[in-house]
Amino acid sequence: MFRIGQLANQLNVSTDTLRYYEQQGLLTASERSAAGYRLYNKQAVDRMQFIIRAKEVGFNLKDIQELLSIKIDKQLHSCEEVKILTLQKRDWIRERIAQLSIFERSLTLLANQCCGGSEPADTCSILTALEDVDGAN
Amino acid sequence: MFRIGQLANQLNVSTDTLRYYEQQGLLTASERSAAGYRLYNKQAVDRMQFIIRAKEVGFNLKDIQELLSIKIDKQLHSCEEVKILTLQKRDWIRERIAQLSIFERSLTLLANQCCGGSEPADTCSILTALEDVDGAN
DNA sequence: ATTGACCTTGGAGTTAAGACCAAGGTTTAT
DNA sequence: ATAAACCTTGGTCTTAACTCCAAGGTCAAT
Repeated sequence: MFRIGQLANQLNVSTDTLRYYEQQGLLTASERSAAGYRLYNKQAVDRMQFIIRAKEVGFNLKDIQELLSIKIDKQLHSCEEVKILTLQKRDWIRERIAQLSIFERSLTLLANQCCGGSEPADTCSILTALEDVDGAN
Repeated sequence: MFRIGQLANQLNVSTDTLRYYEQQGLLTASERSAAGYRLYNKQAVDRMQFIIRAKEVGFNLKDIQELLSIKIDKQLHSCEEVKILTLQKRDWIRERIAQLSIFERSLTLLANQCCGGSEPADTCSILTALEDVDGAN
């Protein structure tokens, strides 16, 4: 049995994070000591590790809630559900990447046009490009 | 001269956004009517358009503040400054893309391993992969 | 003169995922 | 027995970029 600080240390998260996850219904202490201290057993550690790994691959806490509820009652859920969740998340991430790539390209173009010299920015091509109403990309 | 609603309509933003930008020091109404209504002239419209375009290429409001302050006193600033800002932003975006790409790859791998069938998720490979302590990527 | 559309300010709420803080109780080691 | 380290709850604060609301003033048209 671990107290909250020990678990936090072990998993490299803060105690605040653990309490926050409890509040969000992600991870409840398996027990409380006489004094009211949270006590975590091995199962809780595993669960927290699951949460951490899911976060690492890009799931947010809401997604993880869903994954956990499936995980708890595996028989009642299908592989399909899990895969759909995973693919949805991946697609969302792909969209974000696409959007950011557009930004990246625009900024690269702007930077390439700019001399970057130490002269006054009077006619700086970046500034004028941003001014131009007709988007000449 | 436009009132706030007219400008908002014209540029497809909300009046709240315009007031917010004013509060953030990005765009002040060029004048106020007798009744205290904000009035915007052509210059203000241009400035707002600059802001919108800068947002579109990925700058945040803080970046835009900087760009605007350079833009206003072009003589006092160099092309270099503008270019540095642009490149910094681009690099930041590249980092974000790299991070998201890792997520994307992880999720794709997970999804590929999963049969996605309608059978119970008892041994769902995604779930077990997230459980495994040794990250076998 | 009254309706409706517009404007004002100030303030609160939103999302995500915690961080931080205060006042107090508990354990452990010396 | 007392200090240090730990724990509790409940609360506020953070960032970004707005959105929404309330109470009230203004303007144009009927």
